[in-house]
Amino acid sequence: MIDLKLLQTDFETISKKLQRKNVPVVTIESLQSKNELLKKARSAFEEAQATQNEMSKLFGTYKREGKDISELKAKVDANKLKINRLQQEQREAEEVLSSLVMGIPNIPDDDVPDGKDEDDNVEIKKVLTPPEFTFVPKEHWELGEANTWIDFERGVKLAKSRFSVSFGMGARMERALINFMLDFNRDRGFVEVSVPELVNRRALEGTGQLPKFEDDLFKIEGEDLFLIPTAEVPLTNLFQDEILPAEELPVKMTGFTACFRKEAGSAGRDTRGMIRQHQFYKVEMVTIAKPEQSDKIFDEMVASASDMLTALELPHRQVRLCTGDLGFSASKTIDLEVWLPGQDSYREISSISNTRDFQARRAKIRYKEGKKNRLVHTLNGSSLAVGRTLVAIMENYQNEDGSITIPDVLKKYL
RNA sequence: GGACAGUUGGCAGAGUUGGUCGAAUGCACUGGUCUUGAAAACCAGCGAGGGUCAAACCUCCCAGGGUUCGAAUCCCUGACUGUCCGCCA
Repeated sequence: MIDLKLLQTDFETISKKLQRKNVPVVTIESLQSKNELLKKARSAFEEAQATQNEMSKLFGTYKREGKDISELKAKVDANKLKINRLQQEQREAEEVLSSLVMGIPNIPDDDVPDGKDEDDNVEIKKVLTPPEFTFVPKEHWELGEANTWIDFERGVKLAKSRFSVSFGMGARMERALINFMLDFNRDRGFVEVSVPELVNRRALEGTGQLPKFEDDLFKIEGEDLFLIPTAEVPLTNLFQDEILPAEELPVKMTGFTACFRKEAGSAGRDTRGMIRQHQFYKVEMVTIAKPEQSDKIFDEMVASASDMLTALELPHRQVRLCTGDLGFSASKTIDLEVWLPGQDSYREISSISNTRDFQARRAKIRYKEGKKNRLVHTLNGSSLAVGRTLVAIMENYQNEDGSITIPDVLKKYL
C-alpha cells in the first residue's frame, strides 16, 4: 500500500511517479479526494462521539446524585442518532478508499527505466559466456524425455496440462538442487525456514497478491486458504502485525516450497516443457530490513543469486525491469535470465525485488527505533526456480549423444 | 468430527453484581540516584493506531454483530488455543 500522506504533501511528484506505472490521473485524484472525504467523515464522527462520552459520564453522576435525567436522556438519544449516521458515513468512506488504495501498485524507484513490457527491460551485465556447441543443441523437453528424467504426458494424466513428473536422475537432480541452493544461501547468512504452502487471504493481501490477482491463485474450496504462488508470501507474512526490535534487523531468511500458479493469461506461452508449470519448486530469499539497509541488501541479494548461477556455471545476465514489467508490489526489480542454448535465448530464472514499505504497510510489519515505531522494508528474490534451473542444466550441460553431464557442485548432493 | 474450558498490554496475571478501566500488580525493558564498576535498593518512564506544530480528542481488552445513556464486563455468531474422546501420516 502506498503512503497516502505522500499524496497529501507532494501530490504532483507522487502522481507523476504513479503515472509511470500506468495509474490513470483520475484514479490518483480520486484517491486523494476519497482520502479527504474519509478524514472529514472521521473527524465529524469522532466529535459526536466525544460529546456522547461526556454526556454518558454526566448521566452516571446525575443518577448517583439522584438528579432528574429526563432532559439529559433526550439530548443523549438525539446525539445517538447523529452518531449512527456519521458512523455509517465514515464506514462507507473507509470502504471506498480501502478498495481503491489496495489496488494501487507500488511507486517505482527513479532508476527504474520507462517501458511498456519485457522488451524494454535494460540489460545490466552478462555473466559467463554461452557455450559453443559443435552440434545443434536440443531443447530441454527432448533431453528430459530421452534421458527419462521428465515425463510430461503422465503429469497431464495425473492432473492436467502444465504438470509434469520427474523420474530417477531427474527427480534426484531436483532434490540435489534444492539442497545445494539452501546450503548456498545459509552460507550467506540466510536462516532456513520451512513454512505452510497454504495461506489465508490476509497473508496474500499483505504481500499484494490480493485483492487484485485472485485469478492467478488456486483456492481451496470452502476454506479461507490458497496455495501459495511463492514462498515470499508466507516468509514475509511471518512478521505481520509485529513490531521487531531494531537490533534484530535485518532478518534474512531462505525457504524452499512448492509454488502454485494458475498462469491465467499465459495461454499459448511455453506450452511445451517445464518452463511454465502450475506447480514448481523454488528456493526463495526474503529479507526484513531497516529502510536505510534495504538498498545495500538488495544488491547483495542480486549478487547472491547471480553467484549461485555462476557456481553452477550457468551463463546468465542481469536485467533491470522497466516500469511496464515491474510487479505490483515492487519499487524495483532485477531479473536474472539464464542462457538456454536449446532455445537460443535468455530466460528468467530469478527475480529480486525491493518493495520498500509497500508490503510492510499492508502487513503492518514495523520495528522499534528508539521510541518510534517505523515500517520495515521487505525484499524478496528467488535463488532459484528449481525447475528452470534443471532446464538450464539440461540444455547447457548436454552432450552430442544426448546425455547430460552433472555439474561439479552438485556431485556431492547426488 | 464430538464434549467441556479459555482468548486482557513484550510476558505473567487482576478485573466478569455494566459507569471515573486503556486497564491493578509482578517480571522484562529504558532513564536517573547510589557504586571504582556491576548487582541490590530507590525514583521516574514504559501497548498500538488515528489526529494535532504540540495538545485536546477518537479507537482498540481475539473478530464481527446486538442490548444499554454507558460494556473488557451481559447476549449472539465466527476464528483460534487447551483438555478429554474419535481418527490419522
